[in-house]
Amino acid sequence: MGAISQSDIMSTVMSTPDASGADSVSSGATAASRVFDALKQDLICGRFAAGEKLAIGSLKTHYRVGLSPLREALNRLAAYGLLEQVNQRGFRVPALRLDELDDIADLRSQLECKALTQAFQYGDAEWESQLLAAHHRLRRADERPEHVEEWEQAHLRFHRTLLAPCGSPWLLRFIEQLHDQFDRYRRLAPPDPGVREVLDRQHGELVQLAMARRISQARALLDEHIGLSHGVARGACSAP
Amino acid sequence: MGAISQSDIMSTVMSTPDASGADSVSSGATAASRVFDALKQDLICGRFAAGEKLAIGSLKTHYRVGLSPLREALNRLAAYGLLEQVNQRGFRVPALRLDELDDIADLRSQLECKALTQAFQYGDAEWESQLLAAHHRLRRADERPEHVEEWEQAHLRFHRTLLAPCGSPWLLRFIEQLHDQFDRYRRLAPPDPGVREVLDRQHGELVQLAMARRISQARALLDEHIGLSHGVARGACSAP
DNA sequence: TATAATAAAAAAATCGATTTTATGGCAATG
DNA sequence: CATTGCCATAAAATCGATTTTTTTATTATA
Repeated sequence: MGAISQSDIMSTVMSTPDASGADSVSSGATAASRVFDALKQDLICGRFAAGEKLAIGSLKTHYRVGLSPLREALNRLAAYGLLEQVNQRGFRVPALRLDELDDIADLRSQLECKALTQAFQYGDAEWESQLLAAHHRLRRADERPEHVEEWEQAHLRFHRTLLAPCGSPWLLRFIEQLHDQFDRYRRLAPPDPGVREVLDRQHGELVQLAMARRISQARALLDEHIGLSHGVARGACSAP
Repeated sequence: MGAISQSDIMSTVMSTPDASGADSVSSGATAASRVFDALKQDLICGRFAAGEKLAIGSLKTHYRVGLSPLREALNRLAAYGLLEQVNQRGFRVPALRLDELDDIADLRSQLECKALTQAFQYGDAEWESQLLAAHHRLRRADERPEHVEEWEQAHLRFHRTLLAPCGSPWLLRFIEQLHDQFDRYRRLAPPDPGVREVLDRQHGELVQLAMARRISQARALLDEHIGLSHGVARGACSAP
Protein backbone atom coordinates (compact mmCIF):
# COMPACT_ATOMS: atom_id res chain seq x y z
CA MET A 1 0.00 0.00 0.00
CA GLY A 2 0.98 3.59 0.36
CA ALA A 3 3.01 2.87 3.45
CA ILE A 4 6.73 2.60 3.66
CA SER A 5 8.30 -0.70 4.55
CA GLN A 6 10.46 -1.28 7.53
CA SER A 7 13.85 -1.05 5.88
CA ASP A 8 13.03 2.37 4.48
CA ILE A 9 12.51 4.09 7.78
CA MET A 10 14.37 7.32 7.31
CA SER A 11 14.62 7.45 11.06
CA THR A 12 12.97 10.32 12.83
CA VAL A 13 15.48 12.43 14.64
CA MET A 14 14.48 11.73 18.17
CA SER A 15 13.12 14.59 20.20
CA THR A 16 15.65 16.17 22.49
CA PRO A 17 15.34 15.23 26.17
CA ASP A 18 13.97 18.62 27.14
CA ALA A 19 11.75 19.15 24.13
CA SER A 20 9.15 21.84 24.83
CA GLY A 21 5.90 20.26 23.74
CA ALA A 22 7.10 17.02 25.19
CA ASP A 23 4.73 14.10 25.34
CA SER A 24 3.62 12.66 28.64
CA VAL A 25 6.71 11.63 30.52
CA SER A 26 9.48 12.43 28.10
CA SER A 27 10.84 15.54 29.79
CA GLY A 28 13.05 13.73 32.27
CA ALA A 29 14.11 11.71 29.24
CA THR A 30 14.86 8.12 29.86
CA ALA A 31 15.78 6.16 26.77
CA ALA A 32 12.47 4.34 27.06
CA SER A 33 10.46 7.56 27.01
CA ARG A 34 12.37 8.95 24.08
CA VAL A 35 11.83 5.85 21.97
CA PHE A 36 8.22 5.81 23.05
CA ASP A 37 7.69 9.33 21.74
CA ALA A 38 9.64 8.73 18.56
CA LEU A 39 7.92 5.45 17.82
CA LYS A 40 4.53 6.91 18.60
CA GLN A 41 5.13 9.70 16.13
CA ASP A 42 6.36 7.32 13.47
CA LEU A 43 3.35 5.08 13.96
CA ILE A 44 0.86 7.92 13.73
CA CYS A 45 2.38 9.54 10.69
CA GLY A 46 2.45 6.24 8.89
CA ARG A 47 6.15 5.53 8.69
CA PHE A 48 5.39 1.83 9.15
CA ALA A 49 3.18 -0.24 6.91
CA ALA A 50 -0.16 -1.19 8.41
CA GLY A 51 -0.14 -4.80 9.49
CA GLU A 52 3.64 -4.96 9.41
CA LYS A 53 5.47 -6.97 12.00
CA LEU A 54 8.10 -4.98 13.84
CA ALA A 55 11.61 -6.36 13.72
CA ILE A 56 12.97 -5.50 17.12
CA GLY A 57 16.50 -5.90 15.87
CA SER A 58 16.17 -3.15 13.27
CA LEU A 59 14.30 -0.89 15.65
CA LYS A 60 17.22 -1.16 18.03
CA THR A 61 19.51 0.05 15.30
CA HIS A 62 17.25 2.79 13.95
CA TYR A 63 16.39 4.33 17.28
CA ARG A 64 19.80 3.73 18.78
CA VAL A 65 18.74 2.10 22.02
CA GLY A 66 19.23 -1.14 23.83
CA LEU A 67 16.73 -3.91 24.08
CA SER A 68 15.30 -3.12 27.51
CA PRO A 69 14.18 0.47 26.94
CA LEU A 70 12.95 -0.44 23.48
CA ARG A 71 10.82 -3.27 24.78
CA GLU A 72 9.45 -1.06 27.52
CA ALA A 73 8.40 1.49 24.92
CA LEU A 74 6.78 -1.20 22.80
CA ASN A 75 4.88 -2.48 25.80
CA ARG A 76 3.57 1.00 26.54
CA LEU A 77 2.49 1.49 22.95
CA ALA A 78 0.68 -1.83 22.94
CA ALA A 79 -1.17 -0.93 26.14
CA TYR A 80 -2.03 2.39 24.53
CA GLY A 81 -3.44 0.71 21.46
CA LEU A 82 -0.96 1.80 18.83
CA LEU A 83 0.55 -1.66 18.57
CA GLU A 84 -0.72 -5.18 18.77
CA GLN A 85 1.14 -7.57 20.99
CA VAL A 86 0.90 -11.34 20.83
CA ASN A 87 2.58 -13.20 23.51
CA GLN A 88 5.46 -15.16 22.05
CA ARG A 89 5.46 -13.46 18.69
CA GLY A 90 6.26 -9.86 19.20
CA PHE A 91 4.66 -6.66 18.06
CA ARG A 92 2.69 -5.74 14.98
CA VAL A 93 1.32 -2.52 13.52
CA PRO A 94 -2.48 -2.72 13.55
CA ALA A 95 -4.22 -2.99 10.19
CA LEU A 96 -6.34 -0.10 8.96
CA ARG A 97 -9.92 -1.24 9.00
CA LEU A 98 -12.89 0.75 7.87
CA ASP A 99 -15.15 -0.51 10.60
CA GLU A 100 -12.60 0.42 13.21
CA LEU A 101 -12.23 3.91 11.81
CA ASP A 102 -15.98 4.36 11.90
CA ASP A 103 -15.98 3.21 15.49
CA ILE A 104 -13.21 5.65 16.38
CA ALA A 105 -14.84 8.58 14.62
CA ASP A 106 -18.22 7.93 16.15
CA LEU A 107 -16.84 7.79 19.67
CA ARG A 108 -14.67 10.81 19.01
CA SER A 109 -17.70 12.87 18.05
CA GLN A 110 -19.60 11.74 21.06
CA LEU A 111 -16.83 12.35 23.56
CA GLU A 112 -15.57 15.59 22.09
CA CYS A 113 -19.06 17.07 22.04
CA LYS A 114 -19.49 16.23 25.68
CA ALA A 115 -16.11 17.75 26.47
CA LEU A 116 -16.94 20.83 24.44
CA THR A 117 -20.11 21.43 26.39
CA GLN A 118 -18.24 21.23 29.66
CA ALA A 119 -15.41 23.37 28.35
CA PHE A 120 -17.91 26.09 27.43
CA GLN A 121 -19.15 25.90 30.97
CA TYR A 122 -15.84 26.00 32.80
CA GLY A 123 -13.66 27.89 30.34
CA ASP A 124 -12.63 31.35 31.54
CA ALA A 125 -10.98 34.41 30.00
CA GLU A 126 -7.56 32.79 30.20
CA TRP A 127 -8.90 29.90 28.16
CA GLU A 128 -10.30 32.24 25.54
CA SER A 129 -6.89 33.85 25.17
CA GLN A 130 -5.16 30.54 24.81
CA LEU A 131 -7.71 29.42 22.27
CA LEU A 132 -7.16 32.53 20.20
CA ALA A 133 -3.42 32.01 20.43
CA ALA A 134 -3.66 28.36 19.44
CA HIS A 135 -5.83 29.29 16.49
CA HIS A 136 -3.39 31.95 15.41
CA ARG A 137 -0.52 29.48 15.50
CA LEU A 138 -2.62 27.08 13.45
CA ARG A 139 -3.33 29.69 10.80
CA ARG A 140 0.32 30.58 10.61
CA ALA A 141 1.21 26.95 10.19
CA ASP A 142 -1.37 26.81 7.41
CA GLU A 143 0.76 29.20 5.45
CA ARG A 144 3.73 26.84 5.43
CA PRO A 145 2.51 23.72 3.66
CA GLU A 146 6.08 22.47 3.48
CA HIS A 147 6.32 21.97 7.25
CA VAL A 148 3.70 19.30 7.74
CA GLU A 149 4.88 18.28 11.18
CA GLU A 150 4.48 21.75 12.55
CA TRP A 151 0.98 22.06 11.20
CA GLU A 152 0.11 18.71 12.71
CA GLN A 153 1.40 19.81 16.07
CA ALA A 154 -0.44 23.12 15.93
CA HIS A 155 -3.60 21.34 14.89
CA LEU A 156 -3.37 18.87 17.73
CA ARG A 157 -2.74 21.66 20.19
CA PHE A 158 -5.70 23.65 18.90
CA HIS A 159 -8.09 20.80 19.49
CA ARG A 160 -6.53 20.11 22.86
CA THR A 161 -6.89 23.72 23.91
CA LEU A 162 -10.49 23.82 22.79
CA LEU A 163 -11.47 21.03 25.17
CA ALA A 164 -8.88 21.52 27.89
CA PRO A 165 -11.07 23.18 30.55
CA CYS A 166 -13.76 20.50 30.41
CA GLY A 167 -12.82 19.40 33.89
CA SER A 168 -12.67 15.69 33.18
CA PRO A 169 -9.17 14.18 33.00
CA TRP A 170 -10.43 10.77 31.94
CA LEU A 171 -12.55 12.22 29.19
CA LEU A 172 -9.52 14.12 27.89
CA ARG A 173 -7.40 11.03 28.12
CA PHE A 174 -9.76 8.98 25.99
CA ILE A 175 -10.18 11.80 23.49
CA GLU A 176 -6.44 12.08 23.12
CA GLN A 177 -6.17 8.37 22.55
CA LEU A 178 -8.92 8.39 19.94
CA HIS A 179 -7.36 11.40 18.28
CA ASP A 180 -4.06 9.56 17.93
CA GLN A 181 -5.84 6.57 16.46
CA PHE A 182 -7.83 8.75 14.11
CA ASP A 183 -4.78 10.62 12.91
CA ARG A 184 -3.07 7.43 11.90
CA TYR A 185 -5.85 6.91 9.40
CA ARG A 186 -6.12 10.53 8.36
CA ARG A 187 -2.44 10.97 7.70
CA LEU A 188 -2.26 7.90 5.54
CA ALA A 189 -5.25 8.93 3.46
CA PRO A 190 -4.86 10.93 0.24
CA PRO A 191 -5.40 14.62 1.02
CA ASP A 192 -8.42 16.49 -0.30
CA PRO A 193 -7.62 20.20 -0.76
CA GLY A 194 -11.28 21.14 -1.05
CA VAL A 195 -12.27 19.52 2.22
CA ARG A 196 -9.12 20.76 3.84
CA GLU A 197 -10.13 24.31 3.10
CA VAL A 198 -13.50 23.80 4.74
CA LEU A 199 -11.90 22.17 7.77
CA ASP A 200 -9.54 25.09 8.16
CA ARG A 201 -12.42 27.54 8.04
CA GLN A 202 -14.28 25.54 10.68
CA HIS A 203 -11.45 26.03 13.14
CA GLY A 204 -12.05 29.76 13.03
CA GLU A 205 -15.78 29.30 13.35
CA LEU A 206 -15.28 27.09 16.36
CA VAL A 207 -13.28 29.85 18.01
CA GLN A 208 -16.07 32.35 17.36
CA LEU A 209 -18.73 30.04 18.72
CA ALA A 210 -16.58 29.31 21.75
CA MET A 211 -16.19 33.01 22.50
CA ALA A 212 -19.96 33.44 22.31
CA ARG A 213 -20.61 30.17 24.16
CA ARG A 214 -23.04 29.07 21.47
CA ILE A 215 -23.04 25.52 22.64
CA SER A 216 -25.54 23.84 20.38
CA GLN A 217 -24.17 25.43 17.24
CA ALA A 218 -20.67 24.60 18.35
CA ARG A 219 -21.54 20.99 18.97
CA ALA A 220 -23.11 20.70 15.56
CA LEU A 221 -20.07 22.24 13.96
CA LEU A 222 -17.59 20.07 15.84
CA ASP A 223 -19.61 17.04 14.89
CA GLU A 224 -19.55 18.09 11.26
CA HIS A 225 -15.84 18.84 11.52
CA ILE A 226 -15.07 15.36 12.71
CA GLY A 227 -17.47 13.90 10.17
CA LEU A 228 -15.76 15.65 7.29
CA SER A 229 -12.35 14.59 8.47
CA HIS A 230 -13.72 11.12 8.88
CA GLY A 231 -14.70 11.11 5.24
CA VAL A 232 -11.17 11.99 4.23
CA ALA A 233 -9.61 9.47 6.61
CA ARG A 234 -11.68 6.70 5.08
CA GLY A 235 -9.41 6.97 2.07
CA ALA A 236 -6.73 5.19 4.07
CA CYS A 237 -8.65 1.92 4.11
CA SER A 238 -8.72 -0.67 1.39
CA ALA A 239 -11.79 -2.89 1.27
CA PRO A 240 -13.66 -4.09 4.38
CA MET B 1 -5.32 4.05 55.99
CA GLY B 2 -7.25 0.87 55.36
CA ALA B 3 -4.70 -0.32 52.88
CA ILE B 4 -1.95 -2.78 53.49
CA SER B 5 1.63 -1.68 53.22
CA GLN B 6 4.12 -3.12 50.83
CA SER B 7 5.88 -5.46 53.20
CA ASP B 8 2.59 -7.13 54.08
CA ILE B 9 1.76 -8.31 50.59
CA MET B 10 0.59 -11.84 51.21
CA SER B 11 1.37 -12.48 47.61
CA THR B 12 -1.38 -13.47 45.28
CA VAL B 13 -0.83 -16.91 43.89
CA MET B 14 -0.27 -16.05 40.29
CA SER B 15 -2.81 -17.28 37.79
CA THR B 16 -1.73 -20.36 35.94
CA PRO B 17 -0.51 -19.77 32.39
CA ASP B 18 -3.57 -21.37 30.84
CA ALA B 19 -6.16 -19.95 33.23
CA SER B 20 -9.61 -20.05 31.66
CA GLY B 21 -10.92 -16.53 32.20
CA ALA B 22 -7.49 -15.22 31.36
CA ASP B 23 -6.96 -11.50 31.02
CA SER B 24 -5.97 -10.00 27.70
CA VAL B 25 -2.74 -11.64 26.62
CA SER B 26 -2.00 -13.96 29.49
CA SER B 27 -2.95 -17.22 27.83
CA GLY B 28 0.32 -17.74 26.00
CA ALA B 29 1.90 -16.79 29.31
CA THR B 30 5.08 -14.91 29.17
CA ALA B 31 6.46 -13.91 32.53
CA ALA B 32 5.61 -10.29 31.72
CA SER B 33 1.95 -11.10 31.06
CA ARG B 34 1.63 -13.16 34.19
CA VAL B 35 3.04 -10.43 36.41
CA PHE B 36 0.88 -7.93 34.61
CA ASP B 37 -2.25 -9.87 35.46
CA ALA B 38 -1.19 -10.55 39.02
CA LEU B 39 -0.17 -6.96 39.66
CA LYS B 40 -3.32 -5.65 38.06
CA GLN B 41 -5.40 -7.80 40.34
CA ASP B 42 -3.46 -6.77 43.41
CA LEU B 43 -3.77 -3.11 42.49
CA ILE B 44 -7.52 -3.29 41.93
CA CYS B 45 -8.29 -5.23 45.07
CA GLY B 46 -6.27 -2.81 47.12
CA ARG B 47 -3.34 -4.93 48.17
CA PHE B 48 -1.12 -1.86 47.89
CA ALA B 49 -1.60 1.35 49.79
CA ALA B 50 -2.84 4.25 47.70
CA GLY B 51 -0.02 6.65 46.98
CA GLU B 52 2.61 4.09 47.86
CA LYS B 53 5.81 3.93 45.91
CA LEU B 54 6.53 0.51 44.50
CA ALA B 55 9.84 -1.04 45.47
CA ILE B 56 10.85 -2.93 42.38
CA GLY B 57 13.23 -5.05 44.38
CA SER B 58 10.50 -6.49 46.60
CA LEU B 59 8.14 -6.95 43.68
CA LYS B 60 10.78 -9.06 42.00
CA THR B 61 10.88 -11.28 45.05
CA HIS B 62 7.13 -11.42 45.64
CA TYR B 63 6.16 -12.20 42.07
CA ARG B 64 9.19 -14.38 41.38
CA VAL B 65 10.32 -12.77 38.16
CA GLY B 66 13.35 -11.06 36.76
CA LEU B 67 13.69 -7.37 36.25
CA SER B 68 12.90 -7.20 32.55
CA PRO B 69 9.47 -8.84 32.54
CA LEU B 70 8.58 -7.02 35.74
CA ARG B 71 9.45 -3.65 34.28
CA GLU B 72 7.53 -4.45 31.12
CA ALA B 73 4.47 -5.23 33.20
CA LEU B 74 4.85 -2.01 35.17
CA ASN B 75 5.14 -0.02 31.96
CA ARG B 76 1.94 -1.57 30.66
CA LEU B 77 0.11 -0.82 33.88
CA ALA B 78 1.25 2.79 33.80
CA ALA B 79 0.07 3.17 30.21
CA TYR B 80 -3.22 1.63 31.30
CA GLY B 81 -3.62 4.08 34.14
CA LEU B 82 -3.30 1.78 37.13
CA LEU B 83 0.14 3.14 38.00
CA GLU B 84 1.83 6.49 37.86
CA GLN B 85 5.26 6.61 36.31
CA VAL B 86 7.77 9.40 36.76
CA ASN B 87 10.81 9.20 34.66
CA GLN B 88 13.79 8.65 36.88
CA ARG B 89 11.89 7.77 39.99
CA GLY B 90 9.93 4.68 39.35
CA PHE B 91 6.33 3.72 39.83
CA ARG B 92 3.71 4.78 42.31
CA VAL B 93 0.19 3.65 43.16
CA PRO B 94 -2.22 6.50 42.35
CA ALA B 95 -3.89 8.23 45.27
CA LEU B 96 -7.63 7.84 45.77
CA ARG B 97 -9.23 11.18 45.07
CA LEU B 98 -12.88 12.00 45.36
CA ASP B 99 -12.91 14.25 42.33
CA GLU B 100 -11.30 11.56 40.23
CA LEU B 101 -13.84 8.97 41.38
CA ASP B 102 -16.65 11.33 40.45
CA ASP B 103 -15.07 11.79 37.05
CA ILE B 104 -14.76 8.05 36.55
CA ALA B 105 -18.30 7.33 37.68
CA ASP B 106 -19.80 10.04 35.51
CA LEU B 107 -18.02 8.83 32.40
CA ARG B 108 -18.85 5.24 33.22
CA SER B 109 -22.55 6.04 33.33
CA GLN B 110 -22.39 7.92 30.10
CA LEU B 111 -20.43 5.29 28.20
CA GLU B 112 -22.20 2.27 29.61
CA CYS B 113 -25.59 3.72 28.80
CA LYS B 114 -24.51 4.26 25.23
CA ALA B 115 -23.15 0.74 25.05
CA LEU B 116 -26.33 -0.63 26.57
CA THR B 117 -28.46 1.02 23.93
CA GLN B 118 -26.37 -0.47 21.18
CA ALA B 119 -26.25 -3.86 22.86
CA PHE B 120 -30.07 -3.89 22.97
CA GLN B 121 -30.02 -3.20 19.29
CA TYR B 122 -27.47 -5.80 18.20
CA GLY B 123 -27.87 -8.44 20.88
CA ASP B 124 -29.38 -11.71 19.64
CA ALA B 125 -30.76 -14.86 21.20
CA GLU B 126 -27.27 -16.17 21.88
CA TRP B 127 -26.56 -13.02 23.85
CA GLU B 128 -29.72 -13.43 25.88
CA SER B 129 -28.63 -16.93 26.84
CA GLN B 130 -25.20 -15.81 27.85
CA LEU B 131 -26.66 -12.98 29.88
CA LEU B 132 -28.96 -15.36 31.73
CA ALA B 133 -26.02 -17.67 32.35
CA ALA B 134 -23.81 -14.86 33.59
CA HIS B 135 -26.54 -13.70 35.91
CA HIS B 136 -27.03 -17.18 37.25
CA ARG B 137 -23.32 -17.51 38.01
CA LEU B 138 -23.47 -14.17 39.76
CA ARG B 139 -26.36 -15.23 41.97
CA ARG B 140 -24.57 -18.44 42.84
CA ALA B 141 -21.50 -16.47 43.77
CA ASP B 142 -23.73 -14.29 45.93
CA GLU B 143 -24.40 -17.30 48.08
CA ARG B 144 -20.72 -17.77 48.95
CA PRO B 145 -19.72 -14.55 50.68
CA GLU B 146 -16.46 -16.19 51.73
CA HIS B 147 -15.17 -16.36 48.16
CA VAL B 148 -14.94 -12.68 47.36
CA GLU B 149 -12.69 -13.12 44.34
CA GLU B 150 -15.13 -15.40 42.63
CA TRP B 151 -17.98 -13.01 43.16
CA GLU B 152 -15.87 -10.17 41.81
CA GLN B 153 -15.07 -12.16 38.71
CA ALA B 154 -18.68 -13.18 38.16
CA HIS B 155 -19.77 -9.59 38.66
CA LEU B 156 -17.25 -8.28 36.16
CA ARG B 157 -18.30 -10.90 33.66
CA PHE B 158 -21.95 -10.08 34.10
CA HIS B 159 -21.42 -6.45 33.28
CA ARG B 160 -19.15 -7.38 30.38
CA THR B 161 -21.74 -9.74 28.96
CA LEU B 162 -24.47 -7.15 29.28
CA LEU B 163 -22.63 -4.73 27.01
CA ALA B 164 -20.67 -7.15 24.86
CA PRO B 165 -22.75 -7.01 21.66
CA CYS B 166 -22.70 -3.20 21.47
CA GLY B 167 -20.53 -3.41 18.37
CA SER B 168 -17.95 -0.88 19.43
CA PRO B 169 -14.57 -2.29 20.49
CA TRP B 170 -13.23 1.08 21.54
CA LEU B 171 -16.26 1.82 23.66
CA LEU B 172 -15.86 -1.53 25.38
CA ARG B 173 -12.19 -0.90 25.89
CA PHE B 174 -12.77 2.39 27.65
CA ILE B 175 -15.59 0.96 29.73
CA GLU B 176 -13.36 -1.87 30.87
CA GLN B 177 -10.65 0.59 31.81
CA LEU B 178 -13.07 2.77 33.76
CA HIS B 179 -14.52 -0.29 35.44
CA ASP B 180 -11.09 -1.32 36.65
CA GLN B 181 -10.45 2.16 37.98
CA PHE B 182 -13.83 2.27 39.63
CA ASP B 183 -13.38 -1.10 41.28
CA ARG B 184 -10.17 0.00 42.92
CA TYR B 185 -12.20 2.57 44.81
CA ARG B 186 -15.17 0.35 45.45
CA ARG B 187 -13.14 -2.52 46.83
CA LEU B 188 -11.31 -0.31 49.23
CA ALA B 189 -14.50 1.30 50.54
CA PRO B 190 -16.31 -0.09 53.57
CA PRO B 191 -19.14 -2.35 52.38
CA ASP B 192 -22.78 -1.39 52.84
CA PRO B 193 -24.96 -4.50 53.11
CA GLY B 194 -28.14 -2.53 52.54
CA VAL B 195 -26.98 -1.00 49.31
CA ARG B 196 -25.39 -4.25 48.28
CA GLU B 197 -28.75 -5.96 48.46
CA VAL B 198 -30.30 -3.35 46.19
CA LEU B 199 -27.42 -3.61 43.74
CA ASP B 200 -27.84 -7.37 43.60
CA ARG B 201 -31.53 -7.02 42.88
CA GLN B 202 -30.81 -4.56 40.11
CA HIS B 203 -28.72 -7.14 38.26
CA GLY B 204 -31.81 -9.29 37.91
CA GLU B 205 -33.93 -6.36 36.85
CA LEU B 206 -31.36 -5.44 34.21
CA VAL B 207 -31.64 -8.94 32.79
CA GLN B 208 -35.42 -8.66 32.61
CA LEU B 209 -35.27 -5.28 30.91
CA ALA B 210 -32.67 -6.59 28.49
CA MET B 211 -34.87 -9.51 27.51
CA ALA B 212 -37.75 -7.13 26.86
CA ARG B 213 -35.46 -4.54 25.19
CA ARG B 214 -36.89 -1.80 27.39
CA ILE B 215 -34.12 0.57 26.58
CA SER B 216 -35.07 3.72 28.39
CA GLN B 217 -35.97 1.92 31.60
CA ALA B 218 -32.79 -0.09 31.35
CA ARG B 219 -30.68 3.02 30.86
CA ALA B 220 -32.24 4.64 33.87
CA LEU B 221 -31.65 1.56 35.95
CA LEU B 222 -28.04 1.14 34.85
CA ASP B 223 -27.46 4.77 35.62
CA GLU B 224 -28.93 4.34 39.07
CA HIS B 225 -26.92 1.15 39.55
CA ILE B 226 -23.68 2.93 38.87
CA GLY B 227 -24.79 5.89 40.94
CA LEU B 228 -25.50 3.72 43.96
CA SER B 229 -22.21 1.91 43.64
CA HIS B 230 -20.56 5.27 43.27
CA GLY B 231 -21.99 6.33 46.59
CA VAL B 232 -20.47 3.29 48.26
CA ALA B 233 -17.13 3.71 46.51
CA ARG B 234 -16.87 7.25 47.79
CA GLY B 235 -16.18 5.74 51.18
CA ALA B 236 -12.69 4.89 49.96
CA CYS B 237 -11.65 8.52 49.81
CA SER B 238 -10.46 10.62 52.68
CA ALA B 239 -10.98 14.35 52.31
CA PRO B 240 -10.73 16.25 49.00
C1' DT C 1 20.80 27.32 63.47
C1' DA C 2 20.19 27.31 58.66
C1' DT C 3 22.24 26.52 54.25
C1' DA C 4 25.12 24.51 51.01
C1' DA C 5 28.37 21.20 49.47
C1' DT C 6 29.87 16.50 49.41
C1' DA C 7 30.07 11.61 49.95
C1' DA C 8 27.80 7.19 50.63
C1' DA C 9 23.87 4.42 49.80
C1' DA C 10 19.93 3.10 47.32
C1' DA C 11 17.18 2.82 43.47
C1' DA C 12 16.23 3.20 38.51
C1' DA C 13 17.61 2.41 34.02
C1' DT C 14 20.34 0.20 30.73
C1' DC C 15 23.39 -3.14 28.53
C1' DG C 16 25.16 -7.68 26.82
C1' DA C 17 24.65 -12.44 27.00
C1' DT C 18 21.77 -16.50 27.66
C1' DT C 19 17.68 -19.14 27.45
C1' DT C 20 13.39 -20.17 25.56
C1' DT C 21 10.11 -20.34 21.94
C1' DA C 22 8.54 -19.95 17.19
C1' DT C 23 9.48 -20.49 12.21
C1' DG C 24 10.89 -22.44 7.78
C1' DG C 25 12.95 -26.14 5.23
C1' DC C 26 13.44 -30.92 4.31
C1' DA C 27 13.01 -35.59 4.64
C1' DA C 28 10.17 -39.60 6.01
C1' DT C 29 5.70 -41.61 6.15
C1' DG C 30 1.01 -42.75 5.04
C1' DC D 1 0.34 -35.64 -2.88
C1' DA D 2 -0.66 -34.24 1.55
C1' DT D 3 0.78 -34.78 6.31
C1' DT D 4 3.78 -35.35 10.02
C1' DG D 5 8.14 -35.13 12.50
C1' DC D 6 12.63 -33.37 12.91
C1' DC D 7 16.35 -30.12 12.67
C1' DA D 8 18.48 -25.61 11.84
C1' DT D 9 17.68 -20.92 12.04
C1' DA D 10 15.76 -16.81 13.66
C1' DA D 11 13.26 -14.25 16.85
C1' DA D 12 11.34 -13.25 21.46
C1' DA D 13 11.88 -13.28 26.21
C1' DT D 14 14.54 -13.42 30.20
C1' DC D 15 18.50 -13.12 33.26
C1' DG D 16 22.54 -11.09 35.73
C1' DA D 17 25.64 -7.51 35.87
C1' DT D 18 26.77 -2.62 34.99
C1' DT D 19 25.91 2.17 34.59
C1' DT D 20 23.47 6.21 35.69
C1' DT D 21 20.59 8.96 38.57
C1' DT D 22 18.32 10.03 42.79
C1' DT D 23 18.01 9.98 47.66
C1' DT D 24 19.90 10.12 52.17
C1' DA D 25 23.37 11.18 55.48
C1' DT D 26 27.20 13.86 56.85
C1' DT D 27 30.08 17.57 57.22
C1' DA D 28 31.59 22.21 56.36
C1' DT D 29 30.45 27.01 56.14
C1' DA D 30 28.15 31.35 57.00
